[in-house]
This record gives sequence, C-alpha cells and structure tokens, in this order.
Amino acid sequence: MSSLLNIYNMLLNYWGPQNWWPGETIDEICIGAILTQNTTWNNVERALQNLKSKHLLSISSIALAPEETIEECLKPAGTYRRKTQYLINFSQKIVSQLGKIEKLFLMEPNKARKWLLGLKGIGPETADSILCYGGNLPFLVIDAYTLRLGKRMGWLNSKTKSYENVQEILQRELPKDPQVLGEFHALIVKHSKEICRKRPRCNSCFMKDCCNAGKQNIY
DNA sequence: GGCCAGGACACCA
DNA sequence: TGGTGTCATGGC
Repeated sequence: MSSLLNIYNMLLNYWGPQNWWPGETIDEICIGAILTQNTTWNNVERALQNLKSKHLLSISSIALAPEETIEECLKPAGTYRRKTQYLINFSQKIVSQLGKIEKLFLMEPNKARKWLLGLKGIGPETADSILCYGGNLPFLVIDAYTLRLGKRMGWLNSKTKSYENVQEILQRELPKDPQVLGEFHALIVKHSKEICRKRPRCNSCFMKDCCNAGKQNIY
C-alpha cells in the first residue's frame, strides 16, 4: 500500500495545485467556510457575491448588519436561516471577544480550535477549514470524501470512529505543514468529484484501489 | 421529480 | 455513543 505522502504526491502530480481556499481576504475565507456546509461551492459563490454587493463581506460588517439583510444574501447557499444565525453569531463573537479574526490565529492552535467549536454552527470540519485555510495552521480537514477514500484505500478501517481519531491517524503520516494538509484535502475533494462520483466503478483511475477497489460497497 | 452538495444540531433510545 | 430527521437552494 502506498504511503499517504505518496498518495498526496500522486494526486498533486495528476490534478495540480488546487489553490484553496478561494477568497481575497481572511474574512472571506472564514465566511465561505461556514456557508459551504452541505452546499456546492457554486451556490456559496452566489451568496458571497450578494454579501459583497452590499458591502457585507467582512466579519465586522456582518456583526452589525440586520438579520433580514444577511438572510436575503445567503438564500442561494441553502439552509439560509441557520447560516444567517451562525454567521452573525460567529462575527459578533469575533468582534466582541477577539476584536478581529487574526487574534484567533495567534492563540495556541488547539485552544483556537476549541474556541471555534464552542460556537453554534461551527463543527470540526468548518473549524479546521478556518484554521487551515484562514489561519495557515496545520489542521487536516476531514470530510465524507476523505472517509470514503480512506476506507477504500486502506488508510482507515471501519473501526475508526471520531473525527479527531481519523484526523490524528492521517496527520501522523503527513508533514505538519498547513500548505500540504490544505492541498491534500482540496485534492481529495477534487479527485472524488471528478473521478469517484462521476465514474464510481471506473477502471481508468490512476490510483490503485481507489475507484476500482473491488471491495465491499463502501461508496 | 428525486437525489445530492466542500455539515451541524436537536432529539431519541 | 450512535442513528435519524431537519434545514433549503440549485444543478443534474
């Protein structure tokens, strides 16, 4: 079985750098991380554009904005009522407790993660996205694609349970480098969307034991 | 018209 | 702890 680092290099060689996370500012990255929950990025971009057109694409401005205005902007992203609550609460907590988001990234990384997880609507995946892509901190984002690929390719077995458990197992074999960890997650998403989802039984995948694993029906 | 997406939460046993 | 329903728009 190839090492995780080999897998990373294979994916990077095949797909090239994914340049995640898209966004011009740290605020935009964090806002996008919340909006992308269970939604396609295409829909998130519409919501981000709506916010931008109303000059609300910053944490400080969202913290002061009327709820109805944010709701209207977020509609294209789905679950917009919840996301409005999450986003306003997140922004207000940043402003009132930290002043600005950059302060979060100066904290001890695990404390910063805990702080984020204490906020309503910020789960482990969103927190790690904010820390890795917004804060340039070495956290690997674990998502459904990662779990599926990991089980197919044997990095993970069916006993691996919690998010943190999976994250620890995978990060142990990867450099503690936010660039690598961020790129790895982006590549897994890219690969899963382009190959695994469109051709779940394909024979042409360049990674042995990925799509054509012939294993139990994990997909 | 049904299913799913770059999740998280509430509720239940 | 683990499983299930809910949120909600847009693309395929």
